[in-house]
Amino acid sequence: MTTETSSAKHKQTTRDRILDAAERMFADKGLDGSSVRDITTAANVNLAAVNYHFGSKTGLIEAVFSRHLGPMNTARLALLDRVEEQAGESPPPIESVLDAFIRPVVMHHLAEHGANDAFMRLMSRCLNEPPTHTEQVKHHFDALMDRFHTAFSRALPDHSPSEIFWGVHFSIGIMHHTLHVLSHLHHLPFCPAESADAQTVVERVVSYTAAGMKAQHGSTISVKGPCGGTISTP
Amino acid sequence: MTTETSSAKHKQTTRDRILDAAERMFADKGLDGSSVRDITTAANVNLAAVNYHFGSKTGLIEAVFSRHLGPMNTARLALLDRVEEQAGESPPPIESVLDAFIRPVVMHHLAEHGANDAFMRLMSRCLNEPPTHTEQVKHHFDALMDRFHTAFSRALPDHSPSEIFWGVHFSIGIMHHTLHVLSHLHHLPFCPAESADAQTVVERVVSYTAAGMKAQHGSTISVKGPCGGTISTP
DNA sequence: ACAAAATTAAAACGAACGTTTAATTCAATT
DNA sequence: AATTGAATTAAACGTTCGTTTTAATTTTGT
Repeated sequence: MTTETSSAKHKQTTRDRILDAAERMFADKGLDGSSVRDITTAANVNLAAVNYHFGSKTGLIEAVFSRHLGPMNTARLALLDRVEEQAGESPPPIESVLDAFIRPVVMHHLAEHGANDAFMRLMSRCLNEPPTHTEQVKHHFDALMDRFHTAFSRALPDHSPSEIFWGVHFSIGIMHHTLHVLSHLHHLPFCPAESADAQTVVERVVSYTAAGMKAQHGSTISVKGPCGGTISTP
Repeated sequence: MTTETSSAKHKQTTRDRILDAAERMFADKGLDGSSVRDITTAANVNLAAVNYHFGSKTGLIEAVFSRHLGPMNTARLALLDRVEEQAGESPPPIESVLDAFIRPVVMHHLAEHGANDAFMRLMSRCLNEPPTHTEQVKHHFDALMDRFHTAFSRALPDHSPSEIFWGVHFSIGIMHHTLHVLSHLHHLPFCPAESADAQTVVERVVSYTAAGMKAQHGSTISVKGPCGGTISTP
């Protein structure tokens, strides 16, 4: 097996050079926008090397995603484990669940001296790519979402399924968009200089999402039944 | 001028049939993933018609976006006008500003008997597409964001620029992801049956984002990270 | 009605795409 | 040193791409 992470040895194998170049190019130009020729040229590698090492362009895409997604999601589950262990019998506070859900993702963004930036830009694009290339990647999230969904439900026991469902998705939307913003920070209008610190950003996201999820229940929305009528607009 | 909305007359012009087909196909397979041949075939139109009516594929993309973006953003600004008028001298409540920011977008999603669904899926993809095709579209948002940014700042006068910046972006992230969720509702896990009503969804988003933005300021971010925590209230 | 302009149609262009093939080089083991 | 399997190379394959060209057709103005 020649599975060696690119930072372990000084000499990068052809496989790793392809992965690094593809990751960067996918993030910049999209999956369909990056040709195998561009990738192999940027990696200083022969054109046929992609099909030799990964079988096809689709196989390369799979490999690019899996290289980061596995470690990142196990980190999130491990953090959730610790949080639930600390809470004992009672459900952990929603802030801690959200922190376990979000922090490893944002942190991975700035890890490795910013070398993961390309993959994170790719990640925030993952949801919106044509399903052709990304369906094989979705299985990485199945077990993760199972665990976290029950954790969210336990942390907010009075919330309805619909409130949990939307609250979780709102948090996912914030998280993804935050990665996008972090990658384009210096090109965005109204951006204060001090907005990039990772710790602060994570805490902003957690406090924002926690407040949002709590407000989902018991606020001015007075529709009780599942198929309740519409509400008059303010 | 042959600029006629597709629903006005029974006979659709070639131009409109191309726009409709392109919109659907762009949403399904992405910008680069949709070939001019596929689009013209789906529209029952000759291949060369795209270059004749729109100059190039890029011109077609521009036209697809502009057809919806103009009306949608003027609706948002009009709603903000009304809200600020009602508030008189004092700044309007944050809930109303967020409502003006979000409601027209979510509503546009389900308008026209769901015919706008394709464009909305395309919209939620717009941010993540390669800049090649979308940079010409961004100008639609410049004036809009200017107006709303000051509205947000006025509604939350004690918030720092950074808190406003992130709060606004969190709300944008929620809005975009909500469109995505609404388009894939029936394929998502943990989705209760009653989660699709537009009015309820808008109110969920508004109450969630309002609570989140309020919590951005003054709430004790008590985590003392290892990164030396100059946190909150500059 | 008829000429002029606008639109549609069919065919072809060159370029770029993912992939395959066959020959060659490299690294390790006997 | 010889051998063998893996890794790399260069060239070509067939396909599809966006665009252009030329001709036929429809629509429009007078």
